[in-house]
Amino acid sequence: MSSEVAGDAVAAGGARYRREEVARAAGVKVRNLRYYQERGLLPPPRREGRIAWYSDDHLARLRLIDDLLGRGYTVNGIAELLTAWEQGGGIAQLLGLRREMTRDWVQEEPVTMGLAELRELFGPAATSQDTRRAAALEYVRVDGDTVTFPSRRLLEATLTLLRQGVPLAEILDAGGFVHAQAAALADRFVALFRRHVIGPEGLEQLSATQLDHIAEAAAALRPVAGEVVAAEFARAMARRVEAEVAALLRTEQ
DNA sequence: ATTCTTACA
DNA sequence: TGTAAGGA
Repeated sequence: MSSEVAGDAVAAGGARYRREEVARAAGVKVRNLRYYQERGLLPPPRREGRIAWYSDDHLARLRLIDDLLGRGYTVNGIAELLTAWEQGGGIAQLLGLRREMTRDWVQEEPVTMGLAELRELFGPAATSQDTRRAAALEYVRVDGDTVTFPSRRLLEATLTLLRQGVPLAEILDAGGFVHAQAAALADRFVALFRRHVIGPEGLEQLSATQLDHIAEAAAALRPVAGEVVAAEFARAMARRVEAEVAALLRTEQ
């Protein structure tokens, strides 16, 4: 309906949005645009007669505000952070860093199906208690009568184990264990990054060039955590399986 | 008529 | 944060 004149507006990266458009794109309510603006969180839009035009900068900023709010920051707290970053001149770099650091960690397509399809896949193996546990682990979401698995890989792994005769309850036990261990590993890597790449001062004190440097480091280190875990896990499995096979062969004799 | 602001609950 | 009323 309200598509822009294709061309310069979008191609130049200078997309303009009306109030409703930014609000929808950022997932905030139109009412709050004005509120954030009054509290100094959001720069005023460019005015053209009666209509207010918002830019990509406004959009990125709104997403950041919404995210920070969701993490429990107060409006005043966010205003302080924002002004501190602005005075350091690093607001653009900060938004870029945020994008770099949160990009591509999860690259999976969710799988959606109906309840009937779910029962067909899992058969009588799935009790409602299993479903609750799976939901608690965020392996599955149930809204109404549609079921969504955020990770196709985990769904397929579960089905493979099931077909090989592993009881669903025990798959979920193992899943919960892996889930927790993965969270601990992620905590560990993030803490390392926080301590040695970002440093003790936090992002607020950093200059624009320092933020650029951190974004580079984030890009360079992104694959490292996964590689380390994969390598160590492969080595552990090799040793463990070898020991298991040796034990089996001994008892056969 | 539409878009945005003001003001109040 | 919702919304009724009014300015442009």
